[in-house]
Amino acid sequence: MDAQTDRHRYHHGGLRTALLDAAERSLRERGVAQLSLRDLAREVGVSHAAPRRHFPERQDLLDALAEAGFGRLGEAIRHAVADGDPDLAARVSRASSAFARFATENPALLELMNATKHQPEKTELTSSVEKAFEPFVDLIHEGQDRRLIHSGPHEEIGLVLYATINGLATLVNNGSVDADRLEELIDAAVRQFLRGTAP
Amino acid sequence: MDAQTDRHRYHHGGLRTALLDAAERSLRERGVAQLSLRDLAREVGVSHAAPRRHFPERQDLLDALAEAGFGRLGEAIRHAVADGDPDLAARVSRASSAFARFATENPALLELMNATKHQPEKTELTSSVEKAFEPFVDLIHEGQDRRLIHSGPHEEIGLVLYATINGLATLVNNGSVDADRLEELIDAAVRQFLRGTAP
DNA sequence: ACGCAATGTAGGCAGTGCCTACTGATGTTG
DNA sequence: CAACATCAGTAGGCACTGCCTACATTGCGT
Repeated sequence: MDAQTDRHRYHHGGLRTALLDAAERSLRERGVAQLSLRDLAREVGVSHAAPRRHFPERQDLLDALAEAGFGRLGEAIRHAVADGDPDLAARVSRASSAFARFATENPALLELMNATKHQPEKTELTSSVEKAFEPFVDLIHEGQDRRLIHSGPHEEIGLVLYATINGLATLVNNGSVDADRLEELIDAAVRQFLRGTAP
Repeated sequence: MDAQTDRHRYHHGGLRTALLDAAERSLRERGVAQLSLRDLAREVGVSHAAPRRHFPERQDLLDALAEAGFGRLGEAIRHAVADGDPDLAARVSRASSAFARFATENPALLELMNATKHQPEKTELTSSVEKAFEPFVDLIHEGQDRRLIHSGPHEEIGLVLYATINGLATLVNNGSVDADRLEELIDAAVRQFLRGTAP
């Protein structure tokens, strides 16, 4: 089964990930409304019905994209927290900036990640948003341990910070606020946050 | 031109607003993805091409819905600020709660209002989001005058609060956070905010 | 070696957005 | 007040989409 360089083996081999890659590009370049399964199929070189094997409905693809987005966002934030000045305030600031950067670099993806989900019906395992705001919660928790942040439900405090950055990024992404003001807004938000949560 | 009760006058009379009304209902009940111009036309009783006279593109209808949404949201917040205990903190709290209520009662609309706009090309007048966060900014300004909030760019401070509530509502709307936790989250956010912005 | 599940193909259907050409009403003006 | 320009509706067509069903090919486990 040596891979022919010809792109026409009957079985694509990695169709699912190929679709997700193509979808992510399409999403970034043309927005979610323009994202079409048939389009992706053409781009990847399979028939228009092939994607159905991996994503029975269009929304399933979008869900997978959002899921992956949360993973990448969480990782980006974790990295930002890990590298550099270990001062807590500095790390909170870097985490927030990393979030903001991700958001402005992937506006359509963020929109998808924030989109109202259909009924999760039943299980839906766990909202993968956790992956993204976990680093924030962890940061709060550590801050509390070191008496830099007042005691209280750390998950709640982390959520508020996450929501603030998310909201500011949204305002920039939809054009309500000039992009070059984002940094200063994030900065102000972080300072206010730290002041508001000081012991 | 006495109005026949028969629904078949050639000219509808108020097609634009009838479409907007129907669209708002459809949006609330079935989400933006299911909103179809032809569907609305049927519902209102005109031909499938009639809406085009008022909304050349589907997105134009969505824009109008968002615009109207900002108007209503702003009004709701202003009313919440005006009625009740005139204490500043209480008013900030009521404004935030009103925002949250609007958001959870109109999830699809809020999503639309937060959606990434296409190129505003050139003019686009002014982002009508202002109507919604103006009350927050005003509140901050007044707080500064009365030395209850530290000095600084009041628009920036107002934006941060607006973004925080918006972000929290988004987390609830997309199922990341249980709806019954919203109130306490808003409460915590407002308290932190006031603490963080105290003089 | 064989059978079966997984994965891809081909074609069809209803529905959509956008387009053009046409028609009926409105109201402005000479 | 009649002619007419403009506005607001209708009818039909096109390309495209998502979803469906029936069929073909492949690879894998026994």
